[in-house]
Amino acid sequence: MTIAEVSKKTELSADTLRYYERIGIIPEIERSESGIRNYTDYDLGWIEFSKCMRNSGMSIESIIEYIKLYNKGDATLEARKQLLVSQRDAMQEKLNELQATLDKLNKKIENYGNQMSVHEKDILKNKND
Amino acid sequence: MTIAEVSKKTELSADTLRYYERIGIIPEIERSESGIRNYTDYDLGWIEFSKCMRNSGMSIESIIEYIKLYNKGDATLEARKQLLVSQRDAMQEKLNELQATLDKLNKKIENYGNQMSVHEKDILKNKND
DNA sequence: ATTGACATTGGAGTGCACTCCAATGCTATA
DNA sequence: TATAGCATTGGAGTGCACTCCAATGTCAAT
Repeated sequence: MTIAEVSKKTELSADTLRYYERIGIIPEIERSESGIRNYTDYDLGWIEFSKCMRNSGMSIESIIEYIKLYNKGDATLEARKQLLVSQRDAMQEKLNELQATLDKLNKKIENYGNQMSVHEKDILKNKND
Repeated sequence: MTIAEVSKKTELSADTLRYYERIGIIPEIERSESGIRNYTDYDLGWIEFSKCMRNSGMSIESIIEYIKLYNKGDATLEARKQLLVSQRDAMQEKLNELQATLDKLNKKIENYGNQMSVHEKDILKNKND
Protein backbone atom coordinates (compact mmCIF):
# COMPACT_ATOMS: atom_id res chain seq x y z
CA MET A 1 0.00 0.00 0.00
CA THR A 2 1.17 3.52 -0.71
CA ILE A 3 1.19 6.23 1.91
CA ALA A 4 -1.78 7.88 0.20
CA GLU A 5 -3.85 4.73 0.49
CA VAL A 6 -2.93 4.22 4.11
CA SER A 7 -3.65 7.86 4.80
CA LYS A 8 -7.14 7.47 3.40
CA LYS A 9 -7.77 4.21 5.22
CA THR A 10 -6.57 5.41 8.61
CA GLU A 11 -7.62 9.04 8.34
CA LEU A 12 -4.15 10.09 9.35
CA SER A 13 -2.29 12.55 7.13
CA ALA A 14 0.75 11.35 5.21
CA ASP A 15 2.76 13.78 7.31
CA THR A 16 1.49 12.18 10.47
CA LEU A 17 2.25 8.70 9.18
CA ARG A 18 5.82 9.69 8.39
CA TYR A 19 6.04 11.44 11.76
CA TYR A 20 4.80 8.35 13.61
CA GLU A 21 7.36 6.22 11.83
CA ARG A 22 10.16 8.68 12.55
CA ILE A 23 9.44 8.73 16.28
CA GLY A 24 8.95 4.99 16.40
CA ILE A 25 5.30 4.38 17.24
CA ILE A 26 4.84 2.48 14.01
CA PRO A 27 7.44 0.15 12.48
CA GLU A 28 9.95 1.22 9.86
CA ILE A 29 8.08 0.69 6.64
CA GLU A 30 9.68 -1.31 3.82
CA ARG A 31 10.68 0.69 0.77
CA SER A 32 10.94 0.09 -2.94
CA GLU A 33 14.41 0.44 -4.46
CA SER A 34 13.67 4.07 -5.08
CA GLY A 35 12.77 4.63 -1.46
CA ILE A 36 9.01 4.71 -1.61
CA ARG A 37 7.12 3.19 1.32
CA ASN A 38 5.10 0.04 0.85
CA TYR A 39 2.81 -0.59 3.80
CA THR A 40 1.73 -4.12 4.75
CA ASP A 41 -1.31 -5.25 6.72
CA TYR A 42 0.99 -5.87 9.64
CA ASP A 43 2.00 -2.20 9.53
CA LEU A 44 -1.68 -1.28 9.37
CA GLY A 45 -2.21 -3.13 12.63
CA TRP A 46 0.36 -1.01 14.40
CA ILE A 47 -0.98 2.17 12.89
CA GLU A 48 -4.47 1.35 14.11
CA PHE A 49 -3.12 0.50 17.52
CA SER A 50 -1.23 3.76 17.84
CA LYS A 51 -4.14 5.73 16.50
CA CYS A 52 -6.47 4.07 18.95
CA MET A 53 -4.18 4.75 21.90
CA ARG A 54 -3.72 8.35 20.83
CA ASN A 55 -7.45 8.85 20.49
CA SER A 56 -7.91 7.52 23.97
CA GLY A 57 -5.48 10.03 25.36
CA MET A 58 -2.30 7.99 25.71
CA SER A 59 0.73 10.20 25.21
CA ILE A 60 3.16 9.50 22.41
CA GLU A 61 5.82 9.03 25.05
CA SER A 62 3.88 6.14 26.60
CA ILE A 63 3.26 4.52 23.25
CA ILE A 64 6.97 4.71 22.52
CA GLU A 65 7.65 3.08 25.85
CA TYR A 66 5.19 0.30 25.14
CA ILE A 67 6.71 -0.40 21.76
CA LYS A 68 10.23 -0.39 23.14
CA LEU A 69 9.12 -3.05 25.61
CA TYR A 70 7.39 -4.97 22.87
CA ASN A 71 10.58 -5.01 20.86
CA LYS A 72 12.50 -6.40 23.81
CA GLY A 73 10.39 -9.55 23.61
CA ASP A 74 8.56 -11.89 25.96
CA ALA A 75 10.51 -10.89 29.05
CA THR A 76 8.65 -7.59 29.08
CA LEU A 77 5.13 -8.99 28.98
CA GLU A 78 4.39 -8.14 32.57
CA ALA A 79 5.73 -4.60 32.24
CA ARG A 80 3.66 -4.06 29.13
CA LYS A 81 0.59 -5.34 30.86
CA GLN A 82 1.19 -2.92 33.70
CA LEU A 83 1.52 -0.07 31.23
CA LEU A 84 -1.78 -0.98 29.65
CA VAL A 85 -3.45 -1.43 33.03
CA SER A 86 -2.43 2.00 34.24
CA GLN A 87 -3.50 3.48 30.93
CA ARG A 88 -6.82 1.67 31.27
CA ASP A 89 -7.29 3.04 34.77
CA ALA A 90 -6.51 6.58 33.67
CA MET A 91 -8.94 6.16 30.82
CA GLN A 92 -11.66 4.86 33.10
CA GLU A 93 -11.22 7.85 35.38
CA LYS A 94 -11.33 10.23 32.46
CA LEU A 95 -14.49 8.53 31.29
CA ASN A 96 -16.15 8.93 34.68
CA GLU A 97 -15.21 12.58 34.78
CA LEU A 98 -16.53 13.08 31.28
CA GLN A 99 -19.78 11.40 32.24
CA ALA A 100 -20.15 13.68 35.25
CA THR A 101 -19.58 16.77 33.14
CA LEU A 102 -21.98 15.44 30.55
CA ASP A 103 -24.68 15.08 33.19
CA LYS A 104 -24.10 18.64 34.37
CA LEU A 105 -24.24 19.91 30.85
CA ASN A 106 -27.48 18.09 30.17
CA LYS A 107 -29.06 19.61 33.25
CA LYS A 108 -27.88 22.99 32.16
CA ILE A 109 -29.29 22.52 28.69
CA GLU A 110 -32.60 21.44 30.18
CA ASN A 111 -32.65 24.64 32.17
CA TYR A 112 -32.17 26.65 29.04
CA GLY A 113 -35.20 24.92 27.57
CA ASN A 114 -37.49 25.36 30.55
CA GLN A 115 -36.60 28.78 31.75
CA MET A 116 -35.68 30.90 28.81
CA SER A 117 -36.73 34.00 30.68
CA VAL A 118 -35.03 33.32 33.98
CA HIS A 119 -32.42 35.82 35.09
CA GLU A 120 -28.87 35.09 34.03
CA LYS A 121 -27.69 34.72 37.57
CA ASP A 122 -30.04 31.84 38.22
CA ILE A 123 -28.61 30.03 35.27
CA LEU A 124 -25.12 30.60 36.52
CA LYS A 125 -26.19 29.19 39.85
CA ASN A 126 -27.68 26.08 38.29
CA LYS A 127 -24.55 25.53 36.33
CA ASN A 128 -22.51 24.42 39.27
CA ASP A 129 -24.93 21.99 40.85
CA MET B 1 -10.16 35.03 48.91
CA THR B 2 -6.55 35.41 47.83
CA ILE B 3 -5.22 33.83 44.69
CA ALA B 4 -3.36 31.27 46.79
CA GLU B 5 -6.54 30.14 48.47
CA VAL B 6 -8.43 29.91 45.21
CA SER B 7 -5.52 28.05 43.68
CA LYS B 8 -5.67 25.47 46.44
CA LYS B 9 -9.44 25.16 46.27
CA THR B 10 -9.64 24.81 42.51
CA GLU B 11 -6.37 22.97 41.94
CA LEU B 12 -5.47 25.50 39.28
CA SER B 13 -2.11 27.25 39.55
CA ALA B 14 -2.05 30.97 40.34
CA ASP B 15 -0.52 31.44 36.91
CA THR B 16 -3.42 29.64 35.31
CA LEU B 17 -5.93 31.70 37.27
CA ARG B 18 -4.31 34.93 36.11
CA TYR B 19 -4.12 33.54 32.60
CA TYR B 20 -7.81 32.63 32.60
CA GLU B 21 -8.69 36.12 33.77
CA ARG B 22 -6.47 37.73 31.17
CA ILE B 23 -8.06 35.82 28.30
CA GLY B 24 -11.54 36.35 29.68
CA ILE B 25 -12.85 32.93 30.66
CA ILE B 26 -13.26 34.10 34.23
CA PRO B 27 -14.43 37.58 35.25
CA GLU B 28 -12.09 40.43 36.08
CA ILE B 29 -11.43 39.97 39.75
CA GLU B 30 -11.88 42.88 42.17
CA ARG B 31 -8.69 44.26 43.64
CA SER B 32 -7.62 45.91 46.87
CA GLU B 33 -6.30 49.47 46.59
CA SER B 34 -2.85 48.04 46.18
CA GLY B 35 -3.97 45.87 43.29
CA ILE B 36 -4.23 42.49 44.97
CA ARG B 37 -7.02 40.20 43.79
CA ASN B 38 -9.91 39.38 46.09
CA TYR B 39 -11.99 36.48 44.76
CA THR B 40 -15.67 36.15 45.60
CA ASP B 41 -17.86 33.03 45.58
CA TYR B 42 -19.38 34.31 42.37
CA ASP B 43 -15.92 34.28 40.80
CA LEU B 44 -15.44 30.77 42.14
CA GLY B 45 -18.52 29.68 40.22
CA TRP B 46 -17.07 30.84 36.94
CA ILE B 47 -13.72 29.30 37.69
CA GLU B 48 -15.37 25.95 38.38
CA PHE B 49 -17.42 26.28 35.23
CA SER B 50 -14.39 27.00 33.07
CA LYS B 51 -12.38 24.28 34.72
CA CYS B 52 -15.19 21.81 34.17
CA MET B 53 -15.54 22.73 30.51
CA ARG B 54 -11.79 22.52 29.99
CA ASN B 55 -11.64 19.13 31.66
CA SER B 56 -14.33 17.91 29.37
CA GLY B 57 -12.38 18.98 26.33
CA MET B 58 -14.01 22.29 25.42
CA SER B 59 -11.46 24.60 23.85
CA ILE B 60 -10.64 27.90 25.45
CA GLU B 61 -11.87 29.56 22.28
CA SER B 62 -15.35 28.06 22.75
CA ILE B 63 -15.47 29.04 26.38
CA ILE B 64 -14.57 32.59 25.41
CA GLU B 65 -17.36 32.54 22.85
CA TYR B 66 -19.85 31.30 25.42
CA ILE B 67 -18.88 33.99 27.90
CA LYS B 68 -19.07 36.70 25.28
CA LEU B 69 -22.62 35.58 24.55
CA TYR B 70 -23.40 35.45 28.24
CA ASN B 71 -22.23 39.01 28.62
CA LYS B 72 -24.49 40.12 25.81
CA GLY B 73 -27.49 39.09 27.92
CA ASP B 74 -30.79 37.30 27.48
CA ALA B 75 -30.97 37.79 23.73
CA THR B 76 -28.22 35.20 23.34
CA LEU B 77 -29.85 32.44 25.36
CA GLU B 78 -30.63 30.34 22.32
CA ALA B 79 -27.16 30.72 20.85
CA ARG B 80 -25.60 29.73 24.14
CA LYS B 81 -27.83 26.72 24.39
CA GLN B 82 -26.76 25.67 20.92
CA LEU B 83 -23.14 26.04 21.90
CA LEU B 84 -23.68 23.81 24.91
CA VAL B 85 -25.66 21.30 22.89
CA SER B 86 -22.96 20.89 20.30
CA GLN B 87 -20.37 20.63 23.04
CA ARG B 88 -22.52 18.01 24.72
CA ASP B 89 -22.80 16.04 21.50
CA ALA B 90 -19.06 16.16 20.92
CA MET B 91 -18.52 15.03 24.48
CA GLN B 92 -20.96 12.15 24.10
CA GLU B 93 -19.16 10.99 20.99
CA LYS B 94 -15.80 11.24 22.69
CA LEU B 95 -17.20 9.24 25.56
CA ASN B 96 -18.43 6.49 23.26
CA GLU B 97 -15.07 6.32 21.55
CA LEU B 98 -13.33 6.18 24.89
CA GLN B 99 -15.62 3.37 26.00
CA ALA B 100 -14.84 1.40 22.85
CA THR B 101 -11.10 1.80 23.36
CA LEU B 102 -11.50 0.87 27.00
CA ASP B 103 -13.22 -2.36 26.01
CA LYS B 104 -10.44 -3.19 23.59
CA LEU B 105 -7.85 -2.46 26.20
CA ASN B 106 -9.57 -4.67 28.74
CA LYS B 107 -9.66 -7.56 26.28
CA LYS B 108 -6.01 -7.02 25.57
CA ILE B 109 -5.15 -7.00 29.24
CA GLU B 110 -7.11 -10.20 29.71
CA ASN B 111 -5.04 -11.76 26.98
CA TYR B 112 -1.88 -10.82 28.76
CA GLY B 113 -3.17 -12.59 31.84
CA ASN B 114 -4.26 -15.80 30.15
CA GLN B 115 -1.56 -16.33 27.62
CA MET B 116 1.69 -15.09 29.01
CA SER B 117 3.60 -17.52 26.82
CA VAL B 118 1.86 -16.87 23.54
CA HIS B 119 3.96 -15.55 20.68
CA GLU B 120 4.16 -11.81 20.34
CA LYS B 121 2.50 -11.81 16.97
CA ASP B 122 -0.64 -13.38 18.35
CA ILE B 123 -0.87 -10.58 20.84
CA LEU B 124 -0.51 -8.03 18.14
CA LYS B 125 -3.30 -9.74 16.27
CA ASN B 126 -5.62 -9.68 19.28
CA LYS B 127 -4.89 -6.06 19.83
CA ASN B 128 -6.92 -4.85 16.92
CA ASP B 129 -10.05 -6.88 17.43
C1' DA C 1 10.05 12.71 -23.87
C1' DT C 2 6.94 15.61 -21.43
C1' DT C 3 3.49 16.25 -18.19
C1' DG C 4 1.25 15.92 -13.85
C1' DA C 5 0.41 13.66 -9.81
C1' DC C 6 2.46 11.57 -6.46
C1' DA C 7 6.66 10.49 -3.26
C1' DT C 8 10.95 11.69 -0.47
C1' DT C 9 13.81 14.48 3.07
C1' DG C 10 15.30 17.55 6.94
C1' DG C 11 14.04 21.07 9.17
C1' DA C 12 11.22 24.96 10.22
C1' DG C 13 6.71 26.58 11.67
C1' DT C 14 2.13 26.28 14.07
C1' DG C 15 -1.42 26.23 17.64
C1' DC C 16 -2.77 25.37 21.99
C1' DA C 17 -2.60 25.87 26.79
C1' DC C 18 -0.19 26.82 29.88
C1' DT C 19 4.25 27.91 32.80
C1' DC C 20 8.06 30.49 34.15
C1' DC C 21 10.69 34.60 35.06
C1' DA C 22 12.68 38.96 36.72
C1' DA C 23 11.73 43.09 38.51
C1' DT C 24 9.05 45.11 41.68
C1' DG C 25 5.51 45.84 45.31
C1' DC C 26 2.59 44.60 49.47
C1' DT C 27 1.86 42.90 54.19
C1' DA C 28 1.87 40.28 58.54
C1' DT C 29 4.88 39.08 62.18
C1' DA C 30 9.16 39.28 65.29
C1' DT D 1 11.73 48.42 60.81
C1' DA D 2 13.62 44.43 59.01
C1' DT D 3 12.55 40.21 57.10
C1' DA D 4 10.08 36.60 54.88
C1' DG D 5 6.68 35.32 52.19
C1' DC D 6 3.18 36.57 49.77
C1' DA D 7 1.39 39.46 45.38
C1' DT D 8 1.77 42.01 40.77
C1' DT D 9 3.13 42.67 35.67
C1' DG D 10 4.47 41.89 30.74
C1' DG D 11 6.54 39.07 28.18
C1' DA D 12 9.33 35.14 27.13
C1' DG D 13 9.65 30.15 27.21
C1' DT D 14 7.89 25.29 27.20
C1' DG D 15 5.95 20.91 25.69
C1' DC D 16 3.19 18.45 22.89
C1' DA D 17 1.68 16.82 18.61
C1' DC D 18 1.51 17.68 14.69
C1' DT D 19 1.77 20.41 10.00
C1' DC D 20 3.97 22.69 6.40
C1' DC D 21 7.61 23.64 3.16
C1' DA D 22 11.10 23.69 -0.56
C1' DA D 23 13.96 21.12 -3.06
C1' DT D 24 14.20 17.07 -5.29
C1' DG D 25 12.94 12.41 -7.04
C1' DT D 26 9.62 8.71 -9.04
C1' DC D 27 6.30 6.97 -12.06
C1' DA D 28 2.22 6.19 -15.06
C1' DA D 29 0.03 7.96 -18.95
C1' DT D 30 -0.09 10.56 -23.07
